[in-house]
Amino acid sequence: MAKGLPKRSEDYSQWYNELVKKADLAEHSSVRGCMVIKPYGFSIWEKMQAALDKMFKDTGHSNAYFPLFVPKNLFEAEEKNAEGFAKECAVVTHYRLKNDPDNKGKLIVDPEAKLEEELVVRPTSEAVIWSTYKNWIQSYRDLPLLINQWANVVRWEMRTRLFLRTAEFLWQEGHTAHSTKGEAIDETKQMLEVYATFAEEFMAMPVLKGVKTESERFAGAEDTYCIEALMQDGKALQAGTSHFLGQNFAKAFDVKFAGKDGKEEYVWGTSWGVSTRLMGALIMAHSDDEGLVLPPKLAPIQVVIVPIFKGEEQLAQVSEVAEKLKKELQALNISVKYDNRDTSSPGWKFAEYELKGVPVRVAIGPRDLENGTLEIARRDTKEKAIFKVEDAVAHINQLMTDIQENIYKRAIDFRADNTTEVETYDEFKKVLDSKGGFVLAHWDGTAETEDKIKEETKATIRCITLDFKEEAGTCMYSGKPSKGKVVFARAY
RNA sequence: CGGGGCGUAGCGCAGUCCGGUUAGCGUACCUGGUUUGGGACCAGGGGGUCGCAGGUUCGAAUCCUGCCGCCCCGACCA
Repeated sequence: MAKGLPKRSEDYSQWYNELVKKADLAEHSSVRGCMVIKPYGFSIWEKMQAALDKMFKDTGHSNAYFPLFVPKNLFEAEEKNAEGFAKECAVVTHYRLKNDPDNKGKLIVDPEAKLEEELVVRPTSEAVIWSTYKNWIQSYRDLPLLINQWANVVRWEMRTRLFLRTAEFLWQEGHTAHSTKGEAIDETKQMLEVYATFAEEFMAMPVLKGVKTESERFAGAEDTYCIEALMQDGKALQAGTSHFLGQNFAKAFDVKFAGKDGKEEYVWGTSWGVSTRLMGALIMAHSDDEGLVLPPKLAPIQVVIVPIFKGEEQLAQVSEVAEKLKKELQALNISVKYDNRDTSSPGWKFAEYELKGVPVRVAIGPRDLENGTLEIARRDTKEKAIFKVEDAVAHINQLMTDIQENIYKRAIDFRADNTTEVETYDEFKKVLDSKGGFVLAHWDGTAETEDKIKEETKATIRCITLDFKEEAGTCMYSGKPSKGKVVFARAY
Protein backbone atom coordinates (compact mmCIF):
# COMPACT_ATOMS: atom_id res chain seq x y z
CA MET A 1 0.00 0.00 0.00
CA ALA A 2 1.14 3.45 -0.85
CA LYS A 3 2.93 5.39 1.82
CA GLY A 4 0.57 7.62 3.70
CA LEU A 5 -2.45 6.98 1.52
CA PRO A 6 -5.47 6.15 3.65
CA LYS A 7 -7.44 3.06 2.72
CA ARG A 8 -10.70 3.55 0.86
CA SER A 9 -12.50 1.25 3.25
CA GLU A 10 -11.44 3.32 6.24
CA ASP A 11 -12.04 6.83 5.03
CA TYR A 12 -13.05 7.22 1.45
CA SER A 13 -13.14 10.96 1.42
CA GLN A 14 -9.74 11.29 3.03
CA TRP A 15 -8.39 8.73 0.61
CA TYR A 16 -9.62 10.90 -2.22
CA ASN A 17 -8.16 14.10 -0.84
CA GLU A 18 -4.79 12.53 -0.18
CA LEU A 19 -4.67 10.80 -3.51
CA VAL A 20 -5.29 14.01 -5.39
CA LYS A 21 -2.40 15.61 -3.58
CA LYS A 22 0.03 12.71 -3.51
CA ALA A 23 -0.46 11.83 -7.16
CA ASP A 24 0.42 15.42 -8.03
CA LEU A 25 -2.93 16.18 -9.58
CA ALA A 26 -3.82 19.32 -7.68
CA GLU A 27 -3.39 21.17 -4.45
CA HIS A 28 -5.17 23.87 -2.50
CA SER A 29 -4.12 27.38 -3.34
CA SER A 30 -3.91 30.33 -1.04
CA VAL A 31 -7.30 31.36 -2.34
CA ARG A 32 -10.22 29.84 -0.52
CA GLY A 33 -11.92 27.11 -2.45
CA CYS A 34 -9.63 27.40 -5.44
CA MET A 35 -7.11 24.86 -6.58
CA VAL A 36 -3.84 24.74 -8.39
CA ILE A 37 -3.95 22.04 -11.03
CA LYS A 38 -0.46 20.61 -11.17
CA PRO A 39 1.28 19.56 -14.38
CA TYR A 40 0.47 15.88 -14.05
CA GLY A 41 -3.17 16.56 -13.29
CA PHE A 42 -3.39 19.14 -15.99
CA SER A 43 -2.01 16.79 -18.60
CA ILE A 44 -4.86 14.39 -17.88
CA TRP A 45 -7.28 17.28 -18.31
CA GLU A 46 -5.55 18.17 -21.58
CA LYS A 47 -6.11 14.66 -22.82
CA MET A 48 -9.79 14.92 -21.93
CA GLN A 49 -9.97 18.26 -23.67
CA ALA A 50 -8.31 16.93 -26.79
CA ALA A 51 -10.70 13.99 -27.08
CA LEU A 52 -13.79 16.06 -26.36
CA ASP A 53 -12.71 18.89 -28.59
CA LYS A 54 -12.35 16.50 -31.50
CA MET A 55 -15.79 15.10 -30.83
CA PHE A 56 -17.25 18.61 -30.78
CA LYS A 57 -15.54 19.49 -34.04
CA ASP A 58 -16.69 16.23 -35.59
CA THR A 59 -20.26 17.18 -34.77
CA GLY A 60 -19.87 20.53 -36.46
CA HIS A 61 -19.05 22.87 -33.59
CA SER A 62 -16.49 25.66 -33.58
CA ASN A 63 -14.63 27.14 -30.65
CA ALA A 64 -14.83 30.79 -29.68
CA TYR A 65 -14.14 32.80 -26.59
CA PHE A 66 -16.39 35.14 -24.67
CA PRO A 67 -15.50 37.45 -21.78
CA LEU A 68 -15.14 36.51 -18.14
CA PHE A 69 -17.22 39.48 -16.98
CA VAL A 70 -20.95 39.83 -17.37
CA PRO A 71 -22.54 43.25 -16.83
CA LYS A 72 -25.19 42.84 -14.18
CA ASN A 73 -28.00 44.03 -16.43
CA LEU A 74 -27.19 41.34 -18.96
CA PHE A 75 -26.88 38.75 -16.29
CA GLU A 76 -30.33 39.40 -14.90
CA ALA A 77 -32.04 39.32 -18.28
CA GLU A 78 -33.05 35.68 -18.08
CA GLU A 79 -34.71 35.74 -14.72
CA LYS A 80 -34.75 32.13 -13.74
CA ASN A 81 -31.14 31.65 -14.69
CA ALA A 82 -30.08 34.79 -12.84
CA GLU A 83 -32.01 33.74 -9.77
CA GLY A 84 -30.50 30.30 -9.84
CA PHE A 85 -26.97 31.60 -9.75
CA ALA A 86 -27.42 34.82 -7.80
CA LYS A 87 -26.39 33.30 -4.47
CA GLU A 88 -23.00 32.22 -5.72
CA CYS A 89 -21.73 35.04 -7.86
CA ALA A 90 -18.46 36.89 -7.46
CA VAL A 91 -19.00 40.52 -8.35
CA VAL A 92 -16.54 43.15 -9.48
CA THR A 93 -17.47 46.51 -8.03
CA HIS A 94 -14.27 48.56 -8.46
CA TYR A 95 -11.60 48.93 -11.07
CA ARG A 96 -8.69 50.40 -9.16
CA LEU A 97 -6.60 50.10 -6.03
CA LYS A 98 -4.57 52.80 -4.41
CA ASN A 99 -1.97 53.19 -1.70
CA ASP A 100 -3.41 53.11 1.75
CA PRO A 101 -2.65 56.52 3.26
CA ASP A 102 -2.83 55.06 6.78
CA ASN A 103 -0.78 51.97 6.13
CA LYS A 104 2.38 52.32 4.13
CA GLY A 105 3.04 49.62 1.58
CA LYS A 106 -0.56 48.42 1.65
CA LEU A 107 -3.23 48.85 -0.95
CA ILE A 108 -6.89 49.60 -0.54
CA VAL A 109 -9.78 49.63 -2.96
CA ASP A 110 -10.10 53.12 -4.30
CA PRO A 111 -13.59 54.21 -3.29
CA GLU A 112 -13.60 56.69 -6.15
CA ALA A 113 -13.17 53.91 -8.66
CA LYS A 114 -16.55 52.35 -8.16
CA LEU A 115 -18.09 50.82 -11.26
CA GLU A 116 -21.43 52.24 -12.26
CA GLU A 117 -22.51 48.87 -13.53
CA GLU A 118 -21.18 45.96 -11.51
CA LEU A 119 -19.63 43.08 -13.36
CA VAL A 120 -20.57 39.54 -12.49
CA VAL A 121 -17.80 37.01 -12.87
CA ARG A 122 -19.45 34.41 -15.09
CA PRO A 123 -20.86 31.38 -13.31
CA THR A 124 -21.83 30.32 -16.84
CA SER A 125 -21.93 32.26 -20.07
CA GLU A 126 -25.46 32.11 -21.42
CA ALA A 127 -26.02 35.79 -20.79
CA VAL A 128 -22.94 37.11 -22.57
CA ILE A 129 -23.27 34.64 -25.37
CA TRP A 130 -26.93 35.17 -26.07
CA SER A 131 -26.50 38.92 -26.00
CA THR A 132 -23.85 38.39 -28.67
CA TYR A 133 -25.97 35.94 -30.66
CA LYS A 134 -28.54 38.66 -31.02
CA ASN A 135 -26.11 40.39 -33.37
CA TRP A 136 -25.01 37.26 -35.13
CA ILE A 137 -28.39 35.90 -36.01
CA GLN A 138 -30.75 37.55 -38.48
CA SER A 139 -32.05 34.86 -40.77
CA TYR A 140 -32.48 31.13 -40.94
CA ARG A 141 -29.31 31.15 -43.02
CA ASP A 142 -27.34 32.01 -39.87
CA LEU A 143 -28.61 28.88 -38.19
CA PRO A 144 -27.76 26.57 -36.71
CA LEU A 145 -25.07 28.38 -34.76
CA LEU A 146 -22.86 25.80 -33.11
CA ILE A 147 -20.32 27.27 -30.72
CA ASN A 148 -18.26 25.89 -27.89
CA GLN A 149 -15.90 27.62 -25.55
CA TRP A 150 -13.23 26.34 -23.20
CA ALA A 151 -13.18 28.61 -20.22
CA ASN A 152 -13.04 29.08 -16.50
CA VAL A 153 -16.09 29.98 -14.46
CA VAL A 154 -16.60 31.00 -10.86
CA ARG A 155 -19.28 29.82 -8.49
CA TRP A 156 -18.83 30.93 -4.92
CA GLU A 157 -19.45 27.59 -3.30
CA MET A 158 -19.69 27.34 0.45
CA ARG A 159 -18.05 24.01 0.62
CA THR A 160 -15.42 22.92 -1.85
CA ARG A 161 -13.42 19.83 -2.71
CA LEU A 162 -10.55 19.47 -5.13
CA PHE A 163 -11.94 18.87 -8.62
CA LEU A 164 -15.41 17.89 -7.40
CA ARG A 165 -16.47 21.36 -6.41
CA THR A 166 -14.18 24.35 -6.51
CA ALA A 167 -14.98 28.03 -6.54
CA GLU A 168 -13.25 28.43 -9.87
CA PHE A 169 -13.23 25.59 -12.31
CA LEU A 170 -12.39 24.86 -15.91
CA TRP A 171 -14.94 23.56 -18.33
CA GLN A 172 -16.29 23.71 -21.78
CA GLU A 173 -19.68 25.16 -22.51
CA GLY A 174 -21.43 24.63 -25.78
CA HIS A 175 -24.07 27.14 -26.80
CA THR A 176 -26.11 26.51 -29.88
CA ALA A 177 -29.02 28.21 -31.61
CA HIS A 178 -31.48 26.55 -33.95
CA SER A 179 -34.41 27.41 -36.09
CA THR A 180 -36.67 24.66 -34.81
CA LYS A 181 -37.52 23.12 -31.51
CA GLY A 182 -36.92 19.65 -32.84
CA GLU A 183 -33.46 20.47 -34.05
CA ALA A 184 -32.52 21.97 -30.70
CA ILE A 185 -33.78 18.91 -28.88
CA ASP A 186 -31.80 16.70 -31.25
CA GLU A 187 -28.71 18.75 -30.54
CA THR A 188 -29.27 18.45 -26.80
CA LYS A 189 -29.53 14.70 -27.07
CA GLN A 190 -26.65 14.43 -29.49
CA MET A 191 -24.31 16.17 -27.10
CA LEU A 192 -25.50 13.98 -24.26
CA GLU A 193 -24.50 11.04 -26.43
CA VAL A 194 -21.12 12.62 -27.06
CA TYR A 195 -20.59 12.93 -23.31
CA ALA A 196 -21.72 9.38 -22.67
CA THR A 197 -19.44 8.08 -25.39
CA PHE A 198 -16.55 10.05 -24.01
CA ALA A 199 -17.16 8.83 -20.47
CA GLU A 200 -17.40 5.23 -21.53
CA GLU A 201 -14.76 5.04 -24.23
CA PHE A 202 -12.11 7.34 -22.83
CA MET A 203 -12.73 7.43 -19.10
CA ALA A 204 -13.82 3.79 -19.03
CA MET A 205 -16.66 4.96 -16.83
CA PRO A 206 -20.18 3.72 -17.48
CA VAL A 207 -22.89 6.34 -17.17
CA LEU A 208 -26.64 6.50 -16.98
CA LYS A 209 -28.23 8.83 -19.47
CA GLY A 210 -31.35 10.56 -18.38
CA VAL A 211 -33.43 13.65 -17.75
CA LYS A 212 -33.39 15.67 -14.56
CA THR A 213 -36.52 16.31 -12.57
CA GLU A 214 -37.75 19.85 -12.35
CA SER A 215 -36.00 20.58 -9.08
CA GLU A 216 -32.64 19.38 -10.38
CA ARG A 217 -32.99 21.14 -13.69
CA PHE A 218 -30.63 23.90 -14.86
CA ALA A 219 -32.11 27.29 -14.10
CA GLY A 220 -33.42 28.66 -17.35
CA ALA A 221 -33.69 25.34 -19.15
CA GLU A 222 -36.79 23.52 -20.33
CA ASP A 223 -35.09 20.18 -19.92
CA THR A 224 -31.79 19.10 -18.48
CA TYR A 225 -30.27 15.88 -19.69
CA CYS A 226 -27.42 14.38 -17.75
CA ILE A 227 -24.97 11.57 -17.47
CA GLU A 228 -24.68 10.07 -14.02
CA ALA A 229 -21.80 7.93 -12.88
CA LEU A 230 -21.40 5.79 -9.78
CA MET A 231 -18.35 6.20 -7.59
CA GLN A 232 -16.71 3.43 -5.59
CA ASP A 233 -18.20 4.62 -2.33
CA GLY A 234 -21.69 4.17 -3.72
CA LYS A 235 -22.36 7.84 -4.30
CA ALA A 236 -23.51 9.15 -7.64
CA LEU A 237 -21.79 11.91 -9.51
CA GLN A 238 -23.28 14.07 -12.20
CA ALA A 239 -20.62 13.99 -14.86
CA GLY A 240 -22.11 16.14 -17.57
CA THR A 241 -25.24 18.03 -18.50
CA SER A 242 -26.92 19.03 -21.72
CA HIS A 243 -29.76 21.52 -21.64
CA PHE A 244 -32.62 22.18 -23.96
CA LEU A 245 -33.21 25.89 -23.38
CA GLY A 246 -36.34 26.24 -25.42
CA GLN A 247 -36.73 29.88 -26.39
CA ASN A 248 -36.03 31.18 -22.91
CA PHE A 249 -32.74 32.88 -23.67
CA ALA A 250 -33.82 33.93 -27.14
CA LYS A 251 -36.75 35.76 -25.57
CA ALA A 252 -34.66 37.23 -22.78
CA PHE A 253 -32.09 38.55 -25.23
CA ASP A 254 -34.41 39.13 -28.14
CA VAL A 255 -32.71 36.76 -30.54
CA LYS A 256 -34.99 36.37 -33.55
CA PHE A 257 -34.51 35.11 -37.04
CA ALA A 258 -36.41 35.53 -40.26
CA GLY A 259 -37.60 32.24 -41.66
CA LYS A 260 -37.92 31.35 -45.31
CA ASP A 261 -41.42 32.75 -45.20
CA GLY A 262 -40.09 36.07 -43.92
CA LYS A 263 -41.73 35.68 -40.53
CA GLU A 264 -39.69 36.50 -37.45
CA GLU A 265 -39.35 33.87 -34.79
CA TYR A 266 -37.34 33.35 -31.65
CA VAL A 267 -34.49 30.86 -32.02
CA TRP A 268 -34.25 27.68 -30.01
CA GLY A 269 -31.24 27.12 -27.82
CA THR A 270 -29.13 24.50 -26.12
CA SER A 271 -26.18 24.55 -23.80
CA TRP A 272 -24.03 21.72 -22.54
CA GLY A 273 -20.96 21.32 -20.43
CA VAL A 274 -18.47 19.14 -18.67
CA SER A 275 -15.90 20.39 -16.24
CA THR A 276 -12.74 19.54 -14.34
CA ARG A 277 -15.13 17.65 -12.13
CA LEU A 278 -14.57 14.82 -14.59
CA MET A 279 -11.12 14.54 -13.02
CA GLY A 280 -12.76 13.70 -9.73
CA ALA A 281 -14.98 11.18 -11.44
CA LEU A 282 -12.03 9.56 -13.14
CA ILE A 283 -10.16 9.26 -9.87
CA MET A 284 -13.06 7.83 -7.92
CA ALA A 285 -14.20 5.46 -10.61
CA HIS A 286 -11.08 3.31 -10.85
CA SER A 287 -8.37 4.05 -8.34
CA ASP A 288 -7.35 1.81 -5.45
CA ASP A 289 -5.43 1.87 -2.18
CA GLU A 290 -2.14 1.96 -4.07
CA GLY A 291 -3.09 5.09 -5.93
CA LEU A 292 -4.53 6.18 -9.23
CA VAL A 293 -5.64 3.76 -11.89
CA LEU A 294 -5.81 5.59 -15.18
CA PRO A 295 -7.38 4.35 -18.38
CA PRO A 296 -4.67 4.12 -21.06
CA LYS A 297 -6.56 6.53 -23.29
CA LEU A 298 -6.22 9.34 -20.77
CA ALA A 299 -2.93 8.46 -19.09
CA PRO A 300 -0.26 11.10 -19.67
CA ILE A 301 2.33 8.34 -19.43
CA GLN A 302 1.05 5.03 -20.74
CA VAL A 303 4.19 3.02 -20.23
CA VAL A 304 7.05 3.62 -17.85
CA ILE A 305 10.31 1.77 -18.23
CA VAL A 306 12.32 1.32 -15.05
CA PRO A 307 15.90 0.15 -15.37
CA ILE A 308 17.50 -1.97 -12.69
CA PHE A 309 21.24 -1.60 -12.67
CA LYS A 310 24.49 -1.36 -10.79
CA GLY A 311 26.85 1.22 -12.09
CA GLU A 312 26.94 3.20 -15.28
CA GLU A 313 28.09 0.36 -17.43
CA GLN A 314 25.08 -1.75 -16.62
CA LEU A 315 22.78 1.22 -17.03
CA ALA A 316 24.17 1.74 -20.49
CA GLN A 317 23.45 -1.88 -21.38
CA VAL A 318 19.92 -1.72 -20.00
CA SER A 319 19.36 1.61 -21.69
CA GLU A 320 20.12 0.14 -25.05
CA VAL A 321 17.20 -2.26 -24.71
CA ALA A 322 15.01 0.34 -23.05
CA GLU A 323 15.57 3.07 -25.61
CA LYS A 324 14.87 0.67 -28.44
CA LEU A 325 11.64 -0.44 -26.80
CA LYS A 326 10.70 3.16 -26.17
CA LYS A 327 11.14 4.06 -29.83
CA GLU A 328 9.13 1.09 -31.01
CA LEU A 329 6.29 1.91 -28.65
CA GLN A 330 6.33 5.55 -29.60
CA ALA A 331 6.02 4.51 -33.22
CA LEU A 332 2.69 2.99 -32.20
CA ASN A 333 1.67 6.30 -30.64
CA ILE A 334 2.14 5.01 -27.11
CA SER A 335 3.53 7.56 -24.69
CA VAL A 336 6.55 6.20 -22.88
CA LYS A 337 8.72 7.46 -20.11
CA TYR A 338 12.09 5.88 -19.58
CA ASP A 339 13.00 6.74 -16.02
CA ASN A 340 16.75 6.31 -15.97
CA ARG A 341 17.37 8.50 -12.97
CA ASP A 342 19.90 7.02 -10.60
CA THR A 343 18.66 9.17 -7.77
CA SER A 344 15.94 6.86 -6.61
CA SER A 345 15.71 3.11 -6.34
CA PRO A 346 13.64 0.85 -8.58
CA GLY A 347 11.35 0.01 -5.69
CA TRP A 348 10.68 3.67 -5.09
CA LYS A 349 9.89 4.20 -8.74
CA PHE A 350 7.52 1.22 -8.81
CA ALA A 351 5.50 2.69 -5.98
CA GLU A 352 5.61 6.16 -7.44
CA TYR A 353 4.26 5.16 -10.83
CA GLU A 354 1.59 3.04 -9.23
CA LEU A 355 0.53 6.04 -7.21
CA LYS A 356 0.33 8.00 -10.43
CA GLY A 357 -1.66 5.36 -12.22
CA VAL A 358 0.67 4.60 -15.12
CA PRO A 359 -1.09 1.68 -16.85
CA VAL A 360 1.97 -0.39 -17.76
CA ARG A 361 5.37 -0.69 -16.16
CA VAL A 362 8.34 -2.38 -17.76
CA ALA A 363 11.35 -3.35 -15.69
CA ILE A 364 14.63 -4.32 -17.28
CA GLY A 365 17.61 -5.55 -15.26
CA PRO A 366 20.83 -7.52 -15.64
CA ARG A 367 18.99 -10.84 -15.38
CA ASP A 368 16.85 -9.79 -18.31
CA LEU A 369 19.86 -8.78 -20.34
CA GLU A 370 21.21 -12.31 -19.96
CA ASN A 371 17.92 -13.94 -20.87
CA GLY A 372 16.68 -11.52 -23.49
CA THR A 373 13.60 -10.79 -21.39
CA LEU A 374 11.87 -8.03 -19.50
CA GLU A 375 9.16 -7.74 -16.87
CA ILE A 376 5.81 -6.23 -17.70
CA ALA A 377 3.41 -5.21 -14.95
CA ARG A 378 -0.09 -3.88 -15.41
CA ARG A 379 -1.50 -1.34 -13.01
CA ASP A 380 -5.14 -2.43 -13.06
CA THR A 381 -4.63 -6.03 -11.92
CA LYS A 382 -1.10 -5.69 -10.49
CA GLU A 383 -0.08 -8.74 -12.52
CA LYS A 384 3.57 -9.10 -13.40
CA ALA A 385 5.02 -11.42 -16.02
CA ILE A 386 8.26 -12.03 -17.86
CA PHE A 387 8.27 -11.63 -21.63
CA LYS A 388 10.79 -12.11 -24.40
CA VAL A 389 12.04 -8.73 -25.54
CA GLU A 390 10.83 -9.36 -29.07
CA ASP A 391 7.28 -10.01 -27.82
CA ALA A 392 7.11 -6.93 -25.63
CA VAL A 393 5.84 -4.35 -28.10
CA ALA A 394 2.94 -6.46 -29.27
CA HIS A 395 2.02 -7.41 -25.74
CA ILE A 396 2.15 -3.85 -24.44
CA ASN A 397 0.15 -2.62 -27.37
CA GLN A 398 -2.45 -5.24 -26.58
CA LEU A 399 -2.41 -4.22 -22.92
CA MET A 400 -3.46 -0.70 -23.85
CA THR A 401 -6.72 -2.15 -25.11
CA ASP A 402 -7.02 -4.81 -22.43
CA ILE A 403 -6.57 -2.45 -19.52
CA GLN A 404 -8.96 0.08 -20.99
CA GLU A 405 -11.57 -2.67 -21.39
CA ASN A 406 -10.87 -4.32 -18.08
CA ILE A 407 -11.35 -1.26 -15.95
CA TYR A 408 -14.47 -0.40 -17.88
CA LYS A 409 -15.83 -3.85 -17.29
CA ARG A 410 -14.91 -3.65 -13.64
CA ALA A 411 -16.81 -0.38 -13.35
CA ILE A 412 -19.82 -1.87 -15.12
CA ASP A 413 -19.83 -4.85 -12.80
CA PHE A 414 -19.52 -2.57 -9.82
CA ARG A 415 -22.46 -0.54 -10.98
CA ALA A 416 -24.52 -3.66 -11.61
CA ASP A 417 -23.73 -4.88 -8.09
CA ASN A 418 -24.70 -1.52 -6.69
CA THR A 419 -27.92 -0.91 -8.51
CA THR A 420 -30.94 -2.05 -6.57
CA GLU A 421 -34.62 -2.04 -7.36
CA VAL A 422 -36.87 -1.51 -4.40
CA GLU A 423 -40.61 -1.48 -3.81
CA THR A 424 -41.00 0.05 -0.40
CA TYR A 425 -39.63 3.10 1.36
CA ASP A 426 -38.23 0.94 4.17
CA GLU A 427 -36.35 -1.14 1.68
CA PHE A 428 -35.17 2.05 0.02
CA LYS A 429 -33.71 3.45 3.21
CA LYS A 430 -32.14 0.15 4.11
CA VAL A 431 -30.35 -0.09 0.78
CA LEU A 432 -29.14 3.49 0.97
CA ASP A 433 -27.66 2.95 4.40
CA SER A 434 -26.14 -0.43 3.74
CA LYS A 435 -24.63 -0.30 0.28
CA GLY A 436 -25.71 2.93 -1.36
CA GLY A 437 -25.47 2.99 -5.12
CA PHE A 438 -28.27 3.60 -7.56
CA VAL A 439 -31.65 2.74 -6.18
CA LEU A 440 -34.58 2.38 -8.55
CA ALA A 441 -37.95 3.12 -7.10
CA HIS A 442 -41.42 4.30 -7.97
CA TRP A 443 -42.06 8.00 -7.56
CA ASP A 444 -45.29 9.90 -7.95
CA GLY A 445 -43.72 12.64 -10.05
CA THR A 446 -44.17 15.48 -7.59
CA ALA A 447 -41.52 17.84 -6.29
CA GLU A 448 -43.01 17.60 -2.80
CA THR A 449 -42.35 13.90 -2.56
CA GLU A 450 -38.90 14.35 -4.02
CA ASP A 451 -38.11 17.01 -1.43
CA LYS A 452 -39.38 14.93 1.45
CA ILE A 453 -37.30 11.97 0.38
CA LYS A 454 -34.27 14.18 0.03
CA GLU A 455 -34.83 15.68 3.44
CA GLU A 456 -35.27 12.33 5.12
CA THR A 457 -32.62 10.31 3.34
CA LYS A 458 -30.28 12.76 1.59
CA ALA A 459 -30.93 10.85 -1.59
CA THR A 460 -31.98 12.73 -4.71
CA ILE A 461 -33.45 11.66 -7.99
CA ARG A 462 -30.40 11.46 -10.22
CA CYS A 463 -32.40 11.13 -13.38
CA ILE A 464 -35.23 9.54 -15.22
CA THR A 465 -33.27 7.37 -17.57
CA LEU A 466 -33.74 7.63 -21.32
CA ASP A 467 -34.56 3.94 -21.43
CA PHE A 468 -37.16 4.49 -18.72
CA LYS A 469 -39.70 1.74 -18.98
CA GLU A 470 -43.29 2.55 -18.36
CA GLU A 471 -44.60 0.36 -15.63
CA ALA A 472 -47.58 1.26 -13.51
CA GLY A 473 -46.90 1.16 -9.80
CA THR A 474 -47.31 3.11 -6.62
CA CYS A 475 -44.92 5.70 -5.26
CA MET A 476 -42.83 4.21 -2.48
CA TYR A 477 -43.29 7.37 -0.43
CA SER A 478 -46.80 8.66 -1.04
CA GLY A 479 -48.53 5.57 -2.35
CA LYS A 480 -49.86 7.59 -5.25
CA PRO A 481 -49.73 6.16 -8.76
CA SER A 482 -46.35 6.10 -10.51
CA LYS A 483 -45.54 5.61 -14.17
CA GLY A 484 -42.27 3.86 -13.56
CA LYS A 485 -39.11 3.64 -11.53
CA VAL A 486 -36.63 6.47 -11.38
CA VAL A 487 -33.03 6.47 -10.22
CA PHE A 488 -32.24 7.68 -6.73
CA ALA A 489 -28.86 8.00 -5.04
CA ARG A 490 -26.90 10.00 -2.58
CA ALA A 491 -24.75 12.20 -4.70
CA TYR A 492 -21.67 14.39 -4.80
C1' C B 1 -23.56 31.26 7.88
C1' G B 2 -23.19 27.68 12.22
C1' G B 3 -19.93 23.72 14.62
C1' G B 4 -14.92 21.74 14.93
C1' G B 5 -9.68 21.72 13.70
C1' C B 6 -5.25 23.73 12.17
C1' G B 7 -1.28 27.60 11.16
C1' U B 8 6.37 25.91 13.90
C1' A B 9 12.10 24.24 7.63
C1' G B 10 9.63 22.11 0.87
C1' C B 11 6.11 18.35 3.08
C1' G B 12 4.23 15.78 7.66
C1' C B 13 4.40 16.76 12.73
C1' A B 14 6.17 17.32 18.29
C1' G B 15 6.82 21.22 21.64
C1' U B 16 1.93 25.33 23.73
C1' C B 17 -1.81 22.91 29.09
C1' C B 18 2.48 24.37 33.36
C1' G B 19 6.81 30.88 29.85
C1' G B 20 13.28 29.78 30.92
C1' U B 21 19.71 26.62 27.16
C1' U B 22 21.32 27.64 20.78
C1' A B 23 13.25 25.47 18.75
C1' G B 24 13.18 19.75 17.82
C1' C B 25 11.82 15.03 15.08
C1' G B 26 10.56 12.34 10.53
C1' U B 27 10.86 13.00 5.51
C1' A B 28 12.65 15.73 1.44
C1' C B 29 17.14 18.56 -0.07
C1' C B 30 22.95 19.09 -0.70
C1' U B 31 28.07 16.46 -0.29
C1' G B 32 30.92 11.87 -0.06
C1' G B 33 30.81 6.67 -0.06
C1' U B 34 28.42 1.87 -0.23
C1' U B 35 23.90 0.23 -2.71
C1' U B 36 19.83 -0.98 -6.51
C1' G B 37 14.63 -7.33 -9.10
C1' G B 38 9.02 -3.61 -4.44
C1' G B 39 9.36 3.06 -1.23
C1' A B 40 18.14 1.28 0.46
C1' C B 41 22.20 2.46 4.15
C1' C B 42 26.21 5.17 6.67
C1' A B 43 28.59 9.76 7.64
C1' G B 44 28.54 14.92 7.19
C1' G B 45 25.76 19.46 5.87
C1' G B 46 22.26 23.55 4.62
C1' G B 47 17.52 25.31 5.49
C1' G B 48 12.94 28.79 10.60
C1' U B 49 9.88 36.59 10.29
C1' C B 50 7.13 29.61 15.27
C1' G B 51 0.23 32.92 10.44
C1' C B 52 -0.05 38.63 11.42
C1' A B 53 -0.44 42.82 14.91
C1' G B 54 -0.52 44.54 19.66
C1' G B 55 0.03 43.52 24.96
C1' U B 56 1.86 41.08 29.80
C1' U B 57 6.94 39.71 31.44
C1' C B 58 13.75 40.21 33.19
C1' G B 59 12.38 36.56 29.36
C1' A B 60 6.91 34.52 24.80
C1' A B 61 6.23 29.30 19.73
C1' U B 62 4.17 28.91 24.85
C1' C B 63 0.04 33.61 28.56
C1' C B 64 -3.76 37.76 27.07
C1' U B 65 -6.43 40.72 23.17
C1' G B 66 -7.54 41.51 18.20
C1' C B 67 -7.09 40.08 13.24
C1' C B 68 -5.98 36.95 8.90
C1' G B 69 -5.89 32.41 6.32
C1' C B 70 -6.86 27.43 5.17
C1' C B 71 -9.04 22.59 6.04
C1' C B 72 -12.98 19.33 7.89
C1' C B 73 -18.37 18.53 9.29
C1' G B 74 -23.48 20.66 8.28
C1' A B 75 -27.19 24.03 5.54
C1' C B 76 -26.72 25.41 -0.49
C1' C B 77 -24.87 23.59 -5.15
C1' A B 78 -22.07 21.16 -11.21
